[in-house]
Amino acid sequence: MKMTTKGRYAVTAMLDLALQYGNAPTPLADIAERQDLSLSYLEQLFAQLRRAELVSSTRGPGGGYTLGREPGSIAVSEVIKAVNEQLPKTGESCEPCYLSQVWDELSNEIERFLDSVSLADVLESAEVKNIADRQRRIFIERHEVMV
Amino acid sequence: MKMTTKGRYAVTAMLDLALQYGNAPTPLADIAERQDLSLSYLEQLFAQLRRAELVSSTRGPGGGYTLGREPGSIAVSEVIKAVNEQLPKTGESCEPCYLSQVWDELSNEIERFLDSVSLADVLESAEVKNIADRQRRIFIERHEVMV
DNA sequence: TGAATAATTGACTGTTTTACTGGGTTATGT
DNA sequence: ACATAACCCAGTAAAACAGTCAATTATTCA
Repeated sequence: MKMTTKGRYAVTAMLDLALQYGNAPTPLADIAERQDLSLSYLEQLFAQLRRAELVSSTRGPGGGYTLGREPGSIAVSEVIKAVNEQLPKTGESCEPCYLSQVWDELSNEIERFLDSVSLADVLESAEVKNIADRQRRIFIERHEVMV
Repeated sequence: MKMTTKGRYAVTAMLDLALQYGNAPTPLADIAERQDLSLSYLEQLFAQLRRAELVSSTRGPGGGYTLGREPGSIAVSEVIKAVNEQLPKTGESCEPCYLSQVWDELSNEIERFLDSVSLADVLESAEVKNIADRQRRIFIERHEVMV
């Protein structure tokens, strides 16, 4: 799980949409102003979010974007992964050495955490801490079993 | 907490050092070969790790780097923060809007998690996987003999 | 003392990603 | 018809990433 400012932009934009959930579509221009981002950059991000079907769009006056699903069923990890996704690459199958895999395990742990946090959860921020605590407890338990 | 490939390099290099803990200092050239990283890039990373006092160095033949503290008392988050640290910047006091703060809360939660995981923890928790990998390697080797 | 080792420093390069600008085109509601 | 807004490019400046190269300093060992 890569955590970058790009991901932060995407998540905050999606949180903004989540706050409008149930209302009329939100034009990107509104989000751009509220979250202080450039419109064209948002367009790029939302192209990726749309491809991942995390948002749906309607054109024309009164149009804009709405969440593809309810805020409670969209995981933060989905949003981050959607905007970090990149083209096929020059697929060089690097044979990762052992310690890289160890890192991956840790990274996966974070991903699992973000899998379990929805946009709705984040907005009820008290709940975020709750889930995190549970997750940490699980990690520690697993660890203790092995030792 | 920013999760980047740079951080991954730093953590894997530190895990490599952790495996050598108690032995003689490890020259960067060794780590470079084992973890398949460029020596000069490692030098840059270790300059930052040294500034953060996460490693200590001895020069000359037989010299190299050792962990600044025992593996059990170095948090993964410290390593990541050390290499992501950057110069004073053009201190533009951005007034963050509400949803950015909400993201920060989430990010802090991840940081807290990585605060609670030491290098020793990571190596231990990987032990099960290690055994599985060795098992698989033996299996593959047996096969290769037959092919 | 001299040679080899290895950290340390700094300047410099190429590539990729980030974040943004600006132009256009389509679709659609009034 | 017209304004709105998604869509779709192409380009671009700045940063980060990953690495090279060269020179210097400290240390050990022979």
